[in-house]
Amino acid sequence: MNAPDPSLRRRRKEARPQELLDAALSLFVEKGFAASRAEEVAARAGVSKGTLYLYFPSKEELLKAVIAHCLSERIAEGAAKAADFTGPAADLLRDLLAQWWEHAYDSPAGAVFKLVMTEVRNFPDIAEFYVHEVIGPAQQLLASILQRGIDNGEFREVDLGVAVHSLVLPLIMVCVHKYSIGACQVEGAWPFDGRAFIRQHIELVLQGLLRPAAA
Amino acid sequence: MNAPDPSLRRRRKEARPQELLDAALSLFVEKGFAASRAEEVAARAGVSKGTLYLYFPSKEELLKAVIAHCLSERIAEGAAKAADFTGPAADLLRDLLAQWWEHAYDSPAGAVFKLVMTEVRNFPDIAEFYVHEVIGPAQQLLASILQRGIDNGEFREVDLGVAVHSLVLPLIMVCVHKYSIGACQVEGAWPFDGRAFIRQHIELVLQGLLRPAAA
Amino acid sequence: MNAPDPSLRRRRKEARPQELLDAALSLFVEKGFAASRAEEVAARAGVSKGTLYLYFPSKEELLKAVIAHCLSERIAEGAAKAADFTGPAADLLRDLLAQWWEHAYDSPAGAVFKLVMTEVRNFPDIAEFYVHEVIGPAQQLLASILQRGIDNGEFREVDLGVAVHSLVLPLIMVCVHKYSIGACQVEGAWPFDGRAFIRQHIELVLQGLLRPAAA
Amino acid sequence: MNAPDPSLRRRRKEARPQELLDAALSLFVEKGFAASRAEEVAARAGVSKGTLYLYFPSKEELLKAVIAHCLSERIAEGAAKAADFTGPAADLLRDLLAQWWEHAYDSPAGAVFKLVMTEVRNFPDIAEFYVHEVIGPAQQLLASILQRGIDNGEFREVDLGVAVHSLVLPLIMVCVHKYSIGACQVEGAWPFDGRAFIRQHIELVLQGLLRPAAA
DNA sequence: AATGAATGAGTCTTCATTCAT
DNA sequence: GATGAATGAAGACTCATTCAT
Repeated sequence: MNAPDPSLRRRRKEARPQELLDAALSLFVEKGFAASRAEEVAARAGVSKGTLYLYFPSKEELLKAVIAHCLSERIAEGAAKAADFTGPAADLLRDLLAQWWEHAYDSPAGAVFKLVMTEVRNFPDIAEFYVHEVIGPAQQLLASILQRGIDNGEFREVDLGVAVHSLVLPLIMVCVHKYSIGACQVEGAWPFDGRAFIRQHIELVLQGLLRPAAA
Repeated sequence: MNAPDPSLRRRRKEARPQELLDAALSLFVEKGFAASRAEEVAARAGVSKGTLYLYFPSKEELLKAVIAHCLSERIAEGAAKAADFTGPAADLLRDLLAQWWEHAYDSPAGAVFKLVMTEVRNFPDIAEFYVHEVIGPAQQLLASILQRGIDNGEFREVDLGVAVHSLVLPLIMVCVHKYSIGACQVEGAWPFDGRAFIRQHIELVLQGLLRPAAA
Repeated sequence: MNAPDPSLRRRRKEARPQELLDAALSLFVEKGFAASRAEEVAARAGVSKGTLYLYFPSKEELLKAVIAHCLSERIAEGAAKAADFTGPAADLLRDLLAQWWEHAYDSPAGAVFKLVMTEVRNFPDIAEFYVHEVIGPAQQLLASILQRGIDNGEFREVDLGVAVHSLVLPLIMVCVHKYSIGACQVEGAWPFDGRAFIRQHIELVLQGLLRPAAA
Repeated sequence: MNAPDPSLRRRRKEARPQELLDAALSLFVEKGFAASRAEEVAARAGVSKGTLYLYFPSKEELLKAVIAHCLSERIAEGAAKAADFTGPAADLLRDLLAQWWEHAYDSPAGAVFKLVMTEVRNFPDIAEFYVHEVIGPAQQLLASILQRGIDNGEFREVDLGVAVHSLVLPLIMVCVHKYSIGACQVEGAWPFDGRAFIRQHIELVLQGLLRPAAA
């Protein structure tokens, strides 16, 4: 109603896509994709229904964008950090995983895991993207660190596939948990400290990986 | 269309609720609750849309019944087994968890975890039921076994809450995983052996729990 | 479950159609035809859904039967009484109307008026039947009595059509009223004595019909 | 499809609720509430199914709005007219009733009476509203006029409750009749002039009310 | 660019009617 | 004859998407 400030308008316009992605992520994670209304996503981003469709051609494309956007970014960061590291494999593994997952746990990125978990079966595109762009690179990265540790005698000769899953699945689970039962305020539920769990879990698996002699 | 079988009608009638629950579980887990059509549940159970409503008053009640039915049954079984056991806490923990979760992983019961994970936020009733009837009893059971092990010197003095979560969250995750990304046939994905993971994970955590002196 | 008494069974069987008609009338008048469920009619008559269809081919035919049955009977009775009467037209009119309508008001027959009023527009058959079998004969009867009174100097030379409607519409209204707003228990509503109204109304109209000289 | 008219959109939007109410009234009166399809109401108002739900949250709320809207308006008008009048009670009664009911008979408002008659039993809200907002005020108004006439010697000392019903029930009946049997085109039915009946009925009752001495 | 009124395909749910027992 | 399980057509209501403003 008031005279719009042209620079503010421009600034908001450029921020729109990200605001919509954020709104969509939080809503989709809360209610599930199918149960979320496009209008509510728009409302949460502070725009009208019609505006949403100026930026994304359909609700489904919005979902894909949410996932692709959030995960691609974070995976690239992780890989970069790992590339720079020199030192014991155990330290790299501990630092990399702890930093990456504690950050993920606290940021919206963690929510994406629940979203993927929930929606992959309905959208083959998402499965494809997730496996090739997220799981694949992450597994390659972790496997190569493990291999390095095995080669230099730090780690026992474990099955890489199993070890990678043992490391990562529980970490994903904490994120998923945070946005499902963890988000329900039910009286009598045990308190749960996700960040502590992340550190402990990594330590636990490292214990299992390290050669007994090394202790 | 086929030759009618006397008493078939009666027998089918009694089996209907379970057939519908099975059909609903598999469909809900596949597509999510909101994206599943009532008619498709009915079709999967081999009956018509109307018949579904003869046995469940609404799609939502069907969802609740699916969860309540499946989990209540399995929790009771687990608790019964634990009550009969005498011997080292470590053995009880290993046997109980391995048996229960390997069975859960192979049976439809495991799918319920994905369903709960996905739908709790939309249905407060489910959160309530799940926390009080499933999580609560299970945590009590595991905590009591851990306490027994700590008291008799088998285990280190760990935080019960953290230890229980460290044990269980990854096991839940394997079940959830089986029905989400694990169910997507994507080329190039690493193979994953859920049952092996379950055994390994339990062993891993036990290692972390046992007193070094005991080794 | 107990051994059925064959004679009781026969007796009930013969009474079935009437029991169903009674049940249907009361339910249709209460809820309207469209909002009444066939199963509830059956339940009110103490039989199962299937049995209803042994006696009436469809819900619509049941409606027609309810109306035809109830009104045909009562109209015939009224006409018979009138035929036997000799004496002043005013006395005939007063006695005939008072008796017929007080009885109608107290018996289920009165309810049929509400039913007809409510449903004629949806069922041309009913309109046809009602006009020819009920309205027509009733109007003929009343008109002939009025004419007799005019001819012998008792009544003023009124328009027969208007007079007949002035007599009858309010009487129908009392019956309709009894089963609509009159049946709602609302606090603060004025009490209303239908039978007193019937007598008063007849008297009122007779006053208007009688020649002033006759007073 | 036609050439778009600027501001037509806005104008239509503001007119929508009334257009829908009109369409609903006519359809509900024709077929009954339960037998009327929401889509048909919309079609009659020249909009699509979805648009109906933009303005009214449910079919039932639409029904209530139809009744409340139409009757509230007309009752207020009647009360206002009465308040301004000075002169003999008989004249006020005659003028007020004749004007109000002739207008009601000719306008859609008359149809509301049939609707109320038909649907009150299914919707307690409607009974409540109708008794307190329509019947109550109308009865108060008429009773006060009658009382004035009794006090100043114009009228006989009649029972106010009975007299009010004698006046009004037949007038309601004409309206109801117009939209039930009166609306059926059946050959051989007597013609009926509702407006003539209204005037005559009022005259008839006034005759009964006036003190003989006053004649 | 942004809005939000309008649309109509899609779903849940009801209920008249059938028919095997 | 009587029953009630099963059916599926029909109708209320939702919501992704469009488009005139």
